[in-house]
Amino acid sequence: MIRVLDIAILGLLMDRDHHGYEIRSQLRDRLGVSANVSFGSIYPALARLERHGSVEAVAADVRLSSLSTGSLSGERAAMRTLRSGTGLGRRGRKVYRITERGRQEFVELLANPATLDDAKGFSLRMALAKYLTPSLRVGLLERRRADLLERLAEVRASSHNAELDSYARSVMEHAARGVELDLAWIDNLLSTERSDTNPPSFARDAK
Amino acid sequence: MIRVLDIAILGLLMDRDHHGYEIRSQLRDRLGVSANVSFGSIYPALARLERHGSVEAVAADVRLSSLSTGSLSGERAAMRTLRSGTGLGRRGRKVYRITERGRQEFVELLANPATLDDAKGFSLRMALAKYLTPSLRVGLLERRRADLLERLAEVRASSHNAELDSYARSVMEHAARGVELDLAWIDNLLSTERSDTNPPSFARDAK
DNA sequence: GTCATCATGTAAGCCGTTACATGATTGC
DNA sequence: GCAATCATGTAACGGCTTACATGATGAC
Repeated sequence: MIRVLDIAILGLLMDRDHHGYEIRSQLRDRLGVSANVSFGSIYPALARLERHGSVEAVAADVRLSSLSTGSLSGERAAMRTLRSGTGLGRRGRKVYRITERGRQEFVELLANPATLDDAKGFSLRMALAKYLTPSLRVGLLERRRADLLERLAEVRASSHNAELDSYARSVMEHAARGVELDLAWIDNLLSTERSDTNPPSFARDAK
Repeated sequence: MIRVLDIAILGLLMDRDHHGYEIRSQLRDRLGVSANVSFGSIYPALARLERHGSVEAVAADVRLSSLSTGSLSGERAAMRTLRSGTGLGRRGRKVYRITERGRQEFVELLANPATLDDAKGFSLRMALAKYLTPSLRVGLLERRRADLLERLAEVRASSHNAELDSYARSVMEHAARGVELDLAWIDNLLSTERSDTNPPSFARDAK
C-alpha cells in the first residue's frame, strides 16, 4: 500500500498544485528521477490518491509552468471556469491539490523506515528532505550510511576474488568507487546537518 | 523474450556448470548484481532455458564449489548416479550445462543493442565482456558513453535550476558526480581496449 | 486545416518478489 | 534427533510499461 510513486507525487504537491502530465517532467527535473515514469503509472496513482482523500482536484490555476520565472503577471483570468462538476479546468487539464490528510501521510511516508532505502528510494527522499525535521533527516542519512558500509564490504570482497577476469574485476572496483562516492556525499550531508543544528532547539528549514 | 536474467545465467554457465541455488550467489559475487535475485525468478528461468534448448540438466559433478581453489582431488567419485531419468545428481541438486545453441544465443544477446543499457544492464554486460570480440566491446562502451553524456547534460541542467532547495540540488549535483565517475571509467576502459588492440589483427582475450 | 504537443485515461502483459510447500544433508 | 542450511519448485500478487483510445490547443 506504500508506493514510492505516491511519495514522489505528494512531495511535488507539497510545493504547489500540479496536473498529471506535468508531474512526469517534474519528477525528472525536481526530484531527479532518472527514467521517465509512464503516464500509465501516474494517472492511476493520482486517481488512487484522490479516492483515498490525500489529494483533490481543483479548478485549474492559470499556467505559469513552462518558461518565465513566475514573477510576470499573476493570474491572467479565471477563464471559462470548470467544464463539468469535477476539477477539469480550461483545456481539460485536471489539477490536483494535496489535502491536509495528504500532508500528514506524506511526512509519515517520507520518514518511514519501512519502505527500505535502495539508491533510488533514498535519493528521492533526500530530494524531499526539506520537509523533514533535522532529527529525521539525520536518521535517514545514518540508515543509508549503514547500508552503504555493508554494501562496500561486499563489493570489496568481491573485487578481491582471484578468479575474476579483468573485466569483471573492473566492474567490481568501479562499483566500490561508486559506493565510496555515495558515502562521501552522505558524510558531507551529515556534517552539514550537524553543524546547522548547533543553534539552540528550534528547527530550521532548508533555504 | 530477451530477459536480462537469461543473459546472466548463460554467462555464468559459459564458465562452468552450475545448479540453481548456486547461481544466486554467483550473480552477486562474480557478476556484481547488487540485490539478491529471488529463487522464484531463477528456477523458472532455468526451466524456460532448458525447454528452449539453451541449457541441459547433467549429472552432478562432485562439488568443488565452496572453498579449496579447485586444484585438490579431481572427481571424487561418480556417486550413486542419477535418481530419475532427468539430471538429478546426489543430494537432489540439479546441475545445468549450457548447450551449443545456448552459447550462440548468449553472445548474440550480450552484444545485442536491443536490450538497452541502463546502469545494471551495462555493468552486467561489462562483467561478461571477456566473451565479446574487441570490436563488440568497443561498440558497447561507446553506446554507453553516449547515453551517459546525455544523462550528464540532463542532470547538470537540473542542478542549475534556481528553484531547487539545497537538498534537491545536492541530490542533482551528486547524481552528476556519479555520472562523471561512470564516464571516467568508460573512457579508461576504452583507452585500454584501444591500446590492447594495437598488435596486428588477431583477437585477444581477457587475462 | 493539419500537425505537433499537450492532456487524460484504460487494458494487457511482463517481470519480479513474497509466500507457500517440500525435502535432503550436515553439524552438534 | 534436531536445527540450520542447502536445494527445488509453484502460485499469488504487485507495480510498472506498452499499447491503445480519445480529444483539445496552438503554431504555421
